[in-house]
Amino acid sequence: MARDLLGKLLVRESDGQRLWGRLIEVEAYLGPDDLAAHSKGGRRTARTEVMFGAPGHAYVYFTYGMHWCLNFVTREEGVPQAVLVRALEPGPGVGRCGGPGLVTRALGIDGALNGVPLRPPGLYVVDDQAPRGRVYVTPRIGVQGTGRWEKRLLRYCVDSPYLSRPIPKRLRPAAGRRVEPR
DNA sequence: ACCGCGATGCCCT
DNA sequence: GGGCATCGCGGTA
Repeated sequence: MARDLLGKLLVRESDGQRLWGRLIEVEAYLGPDDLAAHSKGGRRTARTEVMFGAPGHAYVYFTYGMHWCLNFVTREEGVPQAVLVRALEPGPGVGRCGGPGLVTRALGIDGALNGVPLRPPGLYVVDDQAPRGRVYVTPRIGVQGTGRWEKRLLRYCVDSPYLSRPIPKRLRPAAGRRVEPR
């Protein structure tokens, strides 16, 4: 799911204005097994509740006292997995989107959108069939620890100047980690 | 390239 | 009370 989202457009409509950006960097969180996921161990709390619900909904959480982060709930009811939106190539008039907190700020996304269905109007994804190019996979950003889950390659991105962090140099050449053309 | 720090508030033990 | 799926800035190499 994370891989397939790359290259698609994330659209936010509010107050008669339409803001959008192209998805270029996302991460998969595979709870309940994933020790880095909020839903690790099947933790079902007020915060994680949305992830246990139907797919195609927004999971929006607040972190570090000032940032909202947007996720897409990806799995059937009862399976708390999601894809975190980490960076967009901004559309016209859209501010910097190089990081999950910047994405939500630029598109006007906050906790009021937690649990909303990802469909027009409001917040949705469209596929404009644009070529996507090479996909790189790396460990997830900001995930602490050295265990199996912390090291897993669950961050998916395309090479772009708008990433939250550049692709590691050793991955840049064509000889880099295997990637999948569309 | 890395490392530290402050801002700032919720989440969970 | 400690940690956090962050960001921007400044410091040391």
